[in-house]
This record gives sequence, C-alpha cells and structure tokens, in this order.
Amino acid sequence: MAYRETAQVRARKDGVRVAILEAARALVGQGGFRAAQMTAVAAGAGVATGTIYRYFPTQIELFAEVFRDNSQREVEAMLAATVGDGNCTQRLNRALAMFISRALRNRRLAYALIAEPVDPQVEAERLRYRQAYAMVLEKLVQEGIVSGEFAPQDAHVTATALVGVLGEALLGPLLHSVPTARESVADSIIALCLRAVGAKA
Amino acid sequence: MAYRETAQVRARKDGVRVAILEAARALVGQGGFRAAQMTAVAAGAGVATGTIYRYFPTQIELFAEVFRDNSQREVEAMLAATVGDGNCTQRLNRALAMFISRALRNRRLAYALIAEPVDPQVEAERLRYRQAYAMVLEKLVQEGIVSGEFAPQDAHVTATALVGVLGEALLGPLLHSVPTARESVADSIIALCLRAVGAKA
DNA sequence: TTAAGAAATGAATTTGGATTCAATCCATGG
DNA sequence: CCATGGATTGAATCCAAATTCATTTCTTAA
Repeated sequence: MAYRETAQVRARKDGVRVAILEAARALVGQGGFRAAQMTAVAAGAGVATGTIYRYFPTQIELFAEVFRDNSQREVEAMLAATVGDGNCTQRLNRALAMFISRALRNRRLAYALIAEPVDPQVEAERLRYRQAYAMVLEKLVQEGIVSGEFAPQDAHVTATALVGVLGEALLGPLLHSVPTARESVADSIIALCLRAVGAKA
Repeated sequence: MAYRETAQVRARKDGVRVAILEAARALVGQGGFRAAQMTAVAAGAGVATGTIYRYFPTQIELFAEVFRDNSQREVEAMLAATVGDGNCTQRLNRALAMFISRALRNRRLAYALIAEPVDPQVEAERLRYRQAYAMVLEKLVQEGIVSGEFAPQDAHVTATALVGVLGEALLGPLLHSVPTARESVADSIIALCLRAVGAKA
C-alpha cells in the first residue's frame, strides 16, 4: 500500500476537473458546442485529450454537465427574480426581463443553450431545463390565478408556452445582432407575455 | 449522337426522384430524420444507394427538400385556414387549431419538423419555415390591430412568439402520447394565444 | 530510495455512416 | 444490330472526430 490519494492530490484533481469544465464552457460561450471539440477543450484546459476521459466518460456527458451548469444558473437567476416585493404581474415581469437581459448579454451562450443543434442526449438536458424554467413560471402563474390577478387558465400549459415565447422570440435578436432593436423587442415580448396570462392592464 | 433523353426516360427519372423523396418522407414520418439513413432510403425507394446521389448531391440536401416539402404543406394549410369568413379572432383561432390538429394527427412527423435534433443545414430550413409560419400569423395579427380587434403591439414579435408557443406547448403532447389530454391542451394553447394578441373576450 | 499504484500523455485506432466509382446495364438513333 | 453515352449498382472507400491504451510521469508510504 504505497500510494493513497492525499488531500493535495484530491485538490489538484478537482482543479483539473474544473479546468476542463471551464475550458469547455469558454469554448461553448465563444463558438457553441460545435466549437468544443475534445482537442480544443484539452488545449484550453492545458491537459491531454486522454486526461479528459479520466474525468468524463464521454464528450456528451461533458457537454451535458456544461449544459446543466449554465442552465442551472439561468433557472436560479429567474427564480431569484420572482421572489421579493410586488404583485404577480410585477414579479412575472421581473422574471421575464431577467431571462431576456441575461440572454442578450451573453448571446452566443444563450444561443447554444436555447437553439444550437446538439446531440440528442444534450437535447434531452435542454428539454429538462425548459421544464425547469416552466416550473418556475408555473408557480407564479398559478399564484396569480388564485389571487385573481391573472385569468383562469391551465398554468402548466401557460408556463410551457411562455418558455416557448422566450426561446423563439429571442432567436432573432440572438442570431442577427441588431443592438438598436433589442430593447424594444424585450419590451414587446414582456408585454405579450403579460397579456397572455391575462394580467390586468 | 446515339443517345438523347426522351420523354419516356425523363418520366422514369422523375419517378425515381419522387420515389426517393417519398421513401425518405415515409422514414422521417416513421422514425424521424435519424431513421432516414441513405441505405434505408435507397431500400425504400427500390434503388441502390449510389442512385440517390444522381438525384441529390448529399443526404443533407435530400433532407432539406423533405423538410421543405412537408413544411410547405403545413404553411399552406395554416394559410388556408386564415382566409374566408369571420373576424380576425376567429380566423386566428382557425389557423392555430389547424396547425395543432395536424401536428397531433401526425405526431412523429411533427416532432421531426418541430424539434428533432438535426444537422445545422436542416436546422436552417427549420428556421426559415418558422419565419414562414410567422409571416402568415403576422399578417393576421396586423389586420386585427388595424381593425381594433387586437391590442396595439409589435405584430412581428407577436407572430414569432406565437410560433414559439405552438412549438413548445406541443412538444409534450408530441412526445408523451396522452390521447385524453390532447383536446384540452389544444384548447388551452389557443385560449392563451388569443389572450396574447389581446383579442376581446 | 524504492516499489506500488495513480494519473497523464498523445499518437494510433475506432467507428458508423455518408460517399465514391469502376464495372455493368440500358436506351437511343443510325 | 451497333456504337454511344447516360443511368444504375453496391462493395469498397473515406472521413472527421471521439475514444483508447501502451508508455511515461508523478505520488505516496515504507
């Protein structure tokens, strides 16, 4: 028994794992998943390609984790925007604005998360996170219905639909970068969503 | 000059081309684009794989054409639903119902057209057709705004958003086949869309 | 120091389908 | 019937990127 993993080694290994994830994230944020080839990730992380496989069984699992890390952040940001002062309309407004502004701030990453063609297994993560966004919104919509602030409706369908609105309506601004129009598009999207839930004007 | 293409040959070649497209379409409608391998398409069309390449330069171009053929049909169906009697609300209602019912009737195909992970070049077609759906809806929304039937709004953003609603809200029903709930989901989606455009209740 | 076991390396291999192309078949007009 | 040139065939080839693994380099504890 001449070797046993020490805290020191553990720490370095954790560091390597993080470095790989960050390199992948950087590449995805730059050129999407298509730019995150294993050789590129390895180079970015300062390791050999083979090393990646000591930390992630396949590229797809690495991608899935990158996807989750980034999406989780977005879900939490949106959730954070829903708590606090204000009625349901105001809180929904905040949540939508949060999502939109974050997406527009980091467009390449947002595109990768929202619409870039990816492997089916990564697409499955995407689906899961769309449901996560929807759950955040559903709670809020449900609350608004109960309080009489929103129209009676199937809150689940509505929440899912709002996620669709966000994804689709942002696609244009994400792809064709037109700085001028972005602000107004964001306002239009939010206004539409508020009408959709039947928020009192 | 012992050979020149005759009408007879032309006809047979056209037939082969159609057979290839139909075989591809059948496979896509069955198991999505992932099921439409060149060998499978060739087998379905009753030709050798090499023959496909005398009619389509690459698999991707074949897929793109299959995608266009199918999508074009949907756009036209939706457009047809918008013409005729009724106010804008009723016509919009018809258009949405048409899209939804057609998608639910042919779920595997709808999934392939709406959300299946595909090659970027096919994804580009998808984007183009989403814009085509949006244009149909935009016209209608614009008309409703002018007539005072709908709320003032950016008709382009609204139309794009409605396309997003249709895609996202249908994903669930398309994937997890729950016959019972479908009818009510369709109604919920339409109701939400009508609220979104600010149609008078 | 050293033996034992991990971890890292990166060139070589694998892979799963699309794509090619030499050989063969067919249609045409003379 | 023949010569010409297009059409068809499908086994062999290609491809690009992920993945492997024999070798080398570290780490540890005795």
